[in-house]
Parts: sequence; structure tokens; C-alpha cells
Amino acid sequence: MFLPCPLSLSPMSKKVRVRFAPSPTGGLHLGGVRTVLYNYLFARQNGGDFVLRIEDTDQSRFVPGAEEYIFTCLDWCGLHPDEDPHKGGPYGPYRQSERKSLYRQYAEQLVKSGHAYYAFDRPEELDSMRERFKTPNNPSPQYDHNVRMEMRNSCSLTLEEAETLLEDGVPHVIRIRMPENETVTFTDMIRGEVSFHTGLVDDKVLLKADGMPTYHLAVVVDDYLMKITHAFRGEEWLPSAPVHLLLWKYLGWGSSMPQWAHLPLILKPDGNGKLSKRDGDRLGFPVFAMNWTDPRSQELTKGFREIGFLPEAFVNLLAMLGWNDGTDQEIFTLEELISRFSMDRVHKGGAKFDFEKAKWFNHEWIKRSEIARLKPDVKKVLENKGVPVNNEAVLEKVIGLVKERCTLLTDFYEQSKFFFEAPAELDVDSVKPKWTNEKKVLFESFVAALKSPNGHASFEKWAAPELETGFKKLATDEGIKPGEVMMPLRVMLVGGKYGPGVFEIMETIGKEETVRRIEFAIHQFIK
RNA sequence: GCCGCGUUCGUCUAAGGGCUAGGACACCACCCUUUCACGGUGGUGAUACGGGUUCGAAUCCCGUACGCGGUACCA
Repeated sequence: MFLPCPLSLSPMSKKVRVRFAPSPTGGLHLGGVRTVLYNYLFARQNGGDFVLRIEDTDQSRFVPGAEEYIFTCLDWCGLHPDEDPHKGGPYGPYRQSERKSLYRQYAEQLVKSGHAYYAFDRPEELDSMRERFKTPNNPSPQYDHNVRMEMRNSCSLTLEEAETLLEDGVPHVIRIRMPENETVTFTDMIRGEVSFHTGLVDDKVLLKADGMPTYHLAVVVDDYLMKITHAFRGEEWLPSAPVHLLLWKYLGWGSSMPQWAHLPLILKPDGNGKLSKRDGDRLGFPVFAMNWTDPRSQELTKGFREIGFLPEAFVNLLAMLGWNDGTDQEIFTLEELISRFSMDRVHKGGAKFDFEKAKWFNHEWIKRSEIARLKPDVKKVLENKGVPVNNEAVLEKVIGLVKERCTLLTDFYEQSKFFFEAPAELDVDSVKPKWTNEKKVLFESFVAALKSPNGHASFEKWAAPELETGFKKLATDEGIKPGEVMMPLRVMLVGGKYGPGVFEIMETIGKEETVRRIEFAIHQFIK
């Protein structure tokens, strides 16, 4: 453990710790889950910890139920945190609203060291500043070194003035004082070296008037306090990275700053831009991991879980959106992903989300999954649709028979309901035109033979191959080509032109039910 | 506007100086199947553009275009 490490200055004993830090304001987006996944894979692969931290610093955006929803999503995906607000951990609390008292001291430390200042500007004053400095060439003026001295803050005011305002309890924020002319550079795990000119970045608010930190202060403080070693987040954070880098430095924690990785965005399938919930609604596919009902509007947004995705497939397809292991393999278990994942094979460019491919992943997973794995989910699908499932052995047999034709778990309803209840309606139109009295006679003798197999050796044993032999022989004996009556038989049993082999179906539903359905159907086909 | 990040078949991507630019989804055709699927075989289809560097560039450099992200007391 204490071997010299000549190639690296960072101690090898430093345990990998990563975090996912969502703000609980609604459903969990695809991209969010992928960020969780990459964090999780990286942590597991390195024997590290995966922390879930709730970033609820904006109280005006509080949405009841959103936090619980996140827990459930991660749970469904099988991406379990090692530390979170529920189970706690050595670095709690894990909800930023409960850490409120922590942040102020760091903000003030920055004020003392000259890297931040108090600002007393009221919202109207900020608006008017933006109005005043707005030009065609600068449509959105920033609060930066250019205007700093024209605003009401502890840089422009005298010490006495500022102190008076503070003592009088005038509402104020603390802003970082961005240097006017420096270059901040860091190495992103995905993008390599990235640099920024500090003079172009605004004086971000660190501590809000209500005493809550903004994201900028909170990430840095919490990542430090929680000993985070690698920080992965969406690409949309890249522009504010220089603020975070400087904060780590100014707070005196530079040597323990995590390594950053800014993940590429997940884009909408048509056109460009970040994939949003709206796109899903518009194009007819889910964007959230699970159903989400907005508590205010009661609007329901569909999720991958409810639409019939297996979590294994969901995780698999998310992993492949921006990463691959360099081989042609596309289907990975979580375990495989943990061993193969590597941050340096993560793409730089955003990926358009393709729902067709997503469904393909699910189909593959359904086909490859054991019947026992599928059983509880399929049972739930059928029960939700009111299909009576009273025989576990039959259910298992049915799953084996139909799983390769189910892309979504919900497809099991259409594909297997006729095993459990007689079809309510028959697709008579596909039989009627070619229906003849001879065929009717054939089915009548088929039923008779099934009822009393004497003389029909094939029907004594109730099994698909024998049933097929017997039925075809019977047809041939009656002078009818077997092919002519296969479709009618199928429609009688299934109700439509689909499903597994007809004789497999007969074998599964049993003699009584087979006879009942044929007898019922014969009358339906009469012209 | 400014700053940053990107750019290989329609989509996800492989190929990190030397290939007929490979795979997958989707699509098309055929085969299998007396249904629907599964499966099999084959096909259409891409290095944004312009300059360099090099014997040789999708790959390295520069520029252009385009796209995206950011530019809040939101994350």
C-alpha cells in the first residue's frame, strides 16, 4: 500500500468516489440515467463508492415526489448508491437543503481572501443594468468586471457603506470575483485539454439572498467535503467549469480537486438539440425512465418501465449511447459493462436518440432472458389487462413459445392472451371467402376424433407432433390439402393470423378448450 | 453577439497515417416458415467544405461552414 509511486503525484490509496447529483424537479431523463450509469460503472470498476446527492438548493422549484421518484428509478435500473439521503453514510447529510448552514462560511472565506464580494443589487437593478449595456453586439450583458464597479457591491462601495448595509440586514448575495485576464485550463477525461479566458466569464452568484448556495458553490463544497475523486456531468456544464476550477483553487483545495468528465448530450432524433420530454410526447416514445405525473398539472409522462422495457435492456442501450468497447458486441449485462467500461472510449459528440434501436435492445433482451426472469413481469402485464393466469406451468410454456415475437413486455398481452381465454372475436374475414362445406365437415370430424380417439392413434397422445400428423392425415383422407385448413384452424384457436405453431397452441390449451373453440368457430364461418 | 464544445452511411458507431472505410438499427430483396415473428443470405447507404503536413490523411495542423451548449439569486 505504501509502495513508491514515481509516475504519479496522486496517492494510489485514494479511494474512487463519484456522485450523481440531480435536482428533484421532475421525471428522470434518459440522459440523467446515463450519467448515473457511467458514474456507477466507473465506481464499481474501481472498487469505489457511488454517492447520490440531492441538489435541492432552489426552493422555488421544489416538486413533491420528485426525490422519491429518483430513488425508485435507480432502484429499478439496479444502480444502487452506496450513500444517499435514505441510507445515509459518513459524509451526510446528502440533501443540500439540509446542508444549508455549511455553505455560508466558505462563501465568506472567499470574501475575506478577496475572491468574492457582497452584492446588494435588487432584481430590478440587475434588469436595468442588462438593459443599459445591451447592444446588438452584446445581447446579454453579464455581471462581470466590466460593470462590477457600477453596481452596488462591496467592490464599488466603501468598506463602511458595505458594512452598514450588511448590518442593516439588506438582502445580498455573494458573487465570485472572476479575474480579468487569466486562462484557466484543465484536462477533461473525455475531451482532453480545455481552456477558458476568465475575463469572459461572469461573476457568478455563489450564495443566494435566501442563504442557499447556488449550484456553483454547492458542487465544489460538497464534492470536497464528500471526497469526490471524479466528477461526471453533462456537457451543458462545461462553460461554467472555469468557475468551479477557480473555486477549488481559491478555497485552497486545489490538490484534491476531482477529475472532470463532461458527457456528451443525448439529442432529439429529428433535427438537433437536447432531447426533451416534449420530443418524446411529440414523437411518441418515452424520455423518462418511469412514468411521471406532474403533481401540479396531473399530466402523465410515460416511462420506459411502464411501456414495457426490461431494466437490463434500458441500461444496456443507455450504455451504448456514447460508448462502445471497441468490438462489435452490443449486448452487455451490467456485470460486463462494469468490467469493460472505460471513460476514454466515451464519445465526444452528442448522440441522437433512436427509439427503433432502443426497442431492438429490448427485443434482444427478451429473447435472451430466461423464462423465469420474464415470468413475474409477464404475469403482471397479463393481470393488468385482466387476463386470468391460474397455471404457472402453462404461463412458463407460453412465455417460451412467444417471447421471440415480443419487442416490449406489454406485447405479451397480444401474443399470449389467447392461451388463457378464448378469443372474443375471430378474424372471420380471412377465412370466410375460402370456407366450404367440405371444410366444415372436416372440422366436425376432427372434433369428433378428438373427443373419441378410437381408431385415431395420433389423437390418443395430446402432443403437438401427433396432433399435426393426425390433423393432416384426416384432411388428406377427406380430400383436402392440409395447407387449406391450417389458417382456419389458427383463426379458430387464436382469433387472428398470428402466434406460434397451431399445434403447439393446441397442446398448451388442452383438448377441452381446443374442442370448444373449434365447435364455436365453425358456425362463425358459415356464409 | 461573445465564449466553449462538437462534425464517419438516415441513426448508433469501428478504423487513433497505409482498408474494397467495418459492424449494428432501420429500409429493400431473397431463403426458411402453409400464420405472425425468429433466423439466414444479399443489397442500398458515410468520412461537412477548403487548404496545408506527408510517399501516403477519416485520422495531424489551419481556416470556413454547420450544429449544439452556455451567457439567471435554475440546475
